[in-house]
Amino acid sequence: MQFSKSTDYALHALIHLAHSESHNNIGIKELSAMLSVSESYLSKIMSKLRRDGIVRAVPGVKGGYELARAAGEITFLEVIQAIEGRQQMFACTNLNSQQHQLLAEEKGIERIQNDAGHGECLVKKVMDGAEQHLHQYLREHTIQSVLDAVTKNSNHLANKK
Amino acid sequence: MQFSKSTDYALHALIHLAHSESHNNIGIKELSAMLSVSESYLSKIMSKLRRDGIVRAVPGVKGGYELARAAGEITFLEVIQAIEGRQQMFACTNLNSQQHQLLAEEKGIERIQNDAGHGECLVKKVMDGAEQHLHQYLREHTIQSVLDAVTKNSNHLANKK
DNA sequence: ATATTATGGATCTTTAATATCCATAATAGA
DNA sequence: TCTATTATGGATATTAAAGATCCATAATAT
Repeated sequence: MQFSKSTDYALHALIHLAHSESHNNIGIKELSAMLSVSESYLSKIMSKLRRDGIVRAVPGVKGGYELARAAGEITFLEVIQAIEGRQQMFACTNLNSQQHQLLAEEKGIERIQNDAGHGECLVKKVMDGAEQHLHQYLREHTIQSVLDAVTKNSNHLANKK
Repeated sequence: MQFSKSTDYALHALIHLAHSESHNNIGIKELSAMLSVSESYLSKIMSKLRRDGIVRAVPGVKGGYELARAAGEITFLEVIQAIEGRQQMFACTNLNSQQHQLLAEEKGIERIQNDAGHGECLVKKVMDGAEQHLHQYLREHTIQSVLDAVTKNSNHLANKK
């Protein structure tokens, strides 16, 4: 239950791109040096971000990467999903919920069935709820909000002096 | 970024124990049959739950498992942490936050440092916040709340008829 | 044309999850 | 006390996913 290193690299790479918005494209060399990760590995990560429309990539001399949208429009959720995929966090192995079926039958009542004709798993329901909460939080934070926090923190420190 | 099957088994096993509270101890045979998982594998999972004080185990004839506390006092968070461990979901590889250091220095200000003398990573700060939200949700859901939901759902269906 | 840069395929390594087996210890009941 | 039963922990094997590298190809600026 951990986010992969790739997600970490992706987020940091995007922050670098966002911060260098004024300049031209940023090549994989500069990015990989900044993050201390190999070019080949990071380029796989950047490809995923590109496929999901988070960055644009230009090959050739003077090529490189840039954000496909404003940093304020790129949420943590999008980035994480681009890298980690979109499978649900919780897959109930007890798919047709035999257990709940039994519990309910003991009470002499049939169980609710979903469209596929399977009984829903109530454990999964809780876990799906947790996932939705997590997603909501991650939708509310963008690459831009990290940049803003850097400035805020720095000013805060400066004021104290 | 997925919960393991073990967590799924653990949650379902606990629901079974909670539901059979009146009876005696439940052996690994009954549990593994109910969940369609091998005895040897499930016993490893039960051992983890025992080490964390979620179930009690008694060896020998008529032995088995029972909840160590009321089902309403066993949260999803505890169960998940017993199985998956307590590492943080997000480990920033950019530990001393060179990137943020650079961003801040450009603004001519020193960065905030934590107790270890490292600059904090603001990406990690967002991710840690996400984790706290998730934990809060998981703390609010217990084994008992799933049992209650079964009854509620069933009644709901019965009323419709 | 040439040098540069991203892409996708193939492949290897490492790590974590899944899974099984066995010897040992604890317990109930005869 | 002896026996059958049940949980535990160690060792180990298997599988799947993450992490990482290499190379041939395509696109681009000069």
